[in-house]
Amino acid sequence: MSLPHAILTALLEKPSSGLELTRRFDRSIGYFWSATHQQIYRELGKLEAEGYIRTLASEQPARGQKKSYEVLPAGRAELARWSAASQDPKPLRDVLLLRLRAAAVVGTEGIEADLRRHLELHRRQLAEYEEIEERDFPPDKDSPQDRLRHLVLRAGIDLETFWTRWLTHALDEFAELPADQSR
Amino acid sequence: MSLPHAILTALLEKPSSGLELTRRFDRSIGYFWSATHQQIYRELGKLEAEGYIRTLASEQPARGQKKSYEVLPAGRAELARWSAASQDPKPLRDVLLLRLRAAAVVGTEGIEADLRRHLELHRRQLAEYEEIEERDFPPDKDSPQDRLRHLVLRAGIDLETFWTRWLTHALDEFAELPADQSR
DNA sequence: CGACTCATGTAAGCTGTTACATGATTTA
DNA sequence: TAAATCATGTAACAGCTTACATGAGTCG
Repeated sequence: MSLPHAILTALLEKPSSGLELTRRFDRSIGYFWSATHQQIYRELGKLEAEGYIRTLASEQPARGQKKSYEVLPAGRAELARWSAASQDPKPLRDVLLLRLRAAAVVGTEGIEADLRRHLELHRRQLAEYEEIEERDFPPDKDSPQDRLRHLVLRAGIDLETFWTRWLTHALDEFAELPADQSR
Repeated sequence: MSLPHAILTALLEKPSSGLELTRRFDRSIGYFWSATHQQIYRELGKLEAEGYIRTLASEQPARGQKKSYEVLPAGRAELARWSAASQDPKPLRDVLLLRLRAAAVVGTEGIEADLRRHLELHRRQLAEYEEIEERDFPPDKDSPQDRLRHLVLRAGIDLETFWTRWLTHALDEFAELPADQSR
């Protein structure tokens, strides 16, 4: 039940159309909550039906016509409620770790190359986050809102740092492993 | 498409019934791939239909009767194939980060208590992992299989360490924030 | 025999993914 | 005017979650 609230947040930051939201999800918010345009359109319809958002004044209700939404007071209230409400952290769910566990049983052949590929991907993501940090959060220029957003970005940076370190360590371990231990 | 492979891995480690699998998912494998008993039963049915597993000799096909499964060669082959096949990492998806982003817009009131609660939960999980490490992975007693499993556990430990550190940092930031910045 | 636990399962609903459809606007 | 792109959607399906159903064995 988080996608509607992700959309409300994005719309509060700036009223947008469905496609604009999709683009913004590909950039900032999507870094920790991704969504496709189909999800977004479906959710926009629901949010409007529930009275949390409405289309902006200049309404053209035709298909293929741009339609922008803004958040209504009820939507803002719902977002505030949700943001403050206690929620349990979701248990970890990671395919790569599962694959390593499987490799411990059926053999490690072939998995090392993908570890390298993941390492490269995480390095790239880390570099991207660090660019954003440099661009958007110069030292000593922080409003309270900036500090919160910086905090969120920090989580992203630290997570990517963790993955690059762990993958490097994993590849070191593989180098020491006996050549073929696929049973 | 990872749950069937998680089950194959668990069954290779030890043939089990549905409920035994559920218990083991609550413990070891579930630490990075959780599943409910409904998911597991459904998947066991599919895996059997596909010829990847079969019920053990002592078959009692009645409802309410225990039914244990073992992996067939085709199942092992499929697991090896899947484990080696390249897969992209999934983008990060974290509700707490999303809530902080929302809080940057609608105000931080109420969220701090939940940050504290999360910190406590992650500390507990970290302690649990460290106990397992001490118990199952004594220094210098490692088969190649143990090294892989240890590597996976290490990821869990490092991730929990990241969260405890980041949450501590976040709470520090909150302490410095102006009292009520709801808007 | 009543309550509880073990064990397997069904059903409904929601979220996310993939593929496709359709109208409007721009551009070569 | 044909093709490409912008923009909004529909449909079908797979996976996960939650609630409930049912039978078998165990214990007081």
